[in-house]
Amino acid sequence: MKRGELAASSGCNAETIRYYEKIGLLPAPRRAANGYRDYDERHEERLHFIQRGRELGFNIDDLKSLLSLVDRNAVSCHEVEEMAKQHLQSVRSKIGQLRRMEAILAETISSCSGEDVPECPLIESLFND
Amino acid sequence: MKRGELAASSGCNAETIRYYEKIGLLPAPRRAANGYRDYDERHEERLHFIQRGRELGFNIDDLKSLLSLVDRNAVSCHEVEEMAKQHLQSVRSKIGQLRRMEAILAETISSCSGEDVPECPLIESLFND
DNA sequence: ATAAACCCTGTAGCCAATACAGAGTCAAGA
DNA sequence: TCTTGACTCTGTATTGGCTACAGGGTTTAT
Repeated sequence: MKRGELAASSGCNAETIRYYEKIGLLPAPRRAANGYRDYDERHEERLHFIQRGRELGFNIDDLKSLLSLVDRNAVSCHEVEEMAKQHLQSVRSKIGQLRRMEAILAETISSCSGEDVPECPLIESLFND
Repeated sequence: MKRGELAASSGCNAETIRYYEKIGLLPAPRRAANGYRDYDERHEERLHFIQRGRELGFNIDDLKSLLSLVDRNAVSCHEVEEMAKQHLQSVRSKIGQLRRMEAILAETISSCSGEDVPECPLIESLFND
């Protein structure tokens, strides 16, 4: 399986696949006679793991840790749970931040006259406080 | 007012102030005889505006637009409202994404045994689907 | 007088990709 | 057979929003 084929089947950008290899997240595949990368299903699975993890907001280092547990065949549910809990906490704190932003924006917008006047409550609110 | 003083009074990192000047967000202040930057209250206000805007998640280009409206003394409430609405929409979509992440993480964690077993539902769920 | 704490400039690094330049390779059609 | 286009290879640059550092000059406090 060539890089472009893996990209197409996974939906991952072809350059990103090369990047994951460079940073040691996806193992380097064997090369065909012409020098082209030749991937197998194990790469496909692993890339899928990475993509799912990224979608859930795990960063590259998190995923390296998780994958090294998998590779060492030493997945301890407890260890993984701990990482996931910490990550969940940071996701929740981001949600909290965004909700505060949302409230302020929504409130400020609702106080807009919607007309072409130069007194704008949003601008004011950014200058004041 | 020297750069370090502005940094202290605003809570902004001193290097960041220099960066905002470099990218044209904060106007270059006049220089004292020794070459040191010399800020006044207008810089202080403007930096405050920038900080509030960044806290609300506006990006640098948004803030440049908003500040250019202010500078041209041509703030039209309507224009600003439009930008804010678009931004609010993107904030809400980020919240939606994070809430989906939160739900999946929470659910997966709750299915953890919490023990030192090698079957980890989180790892499984990243591999499968 | 001297040491610490500031200020100046330019530059490099961070994350997680993405894009591009310049070269090689391969498959299909004229 | 020749050529065209689509792929692949490598290395490097760019993005956004900073932050940090090196190597110098200046000011302030002791």
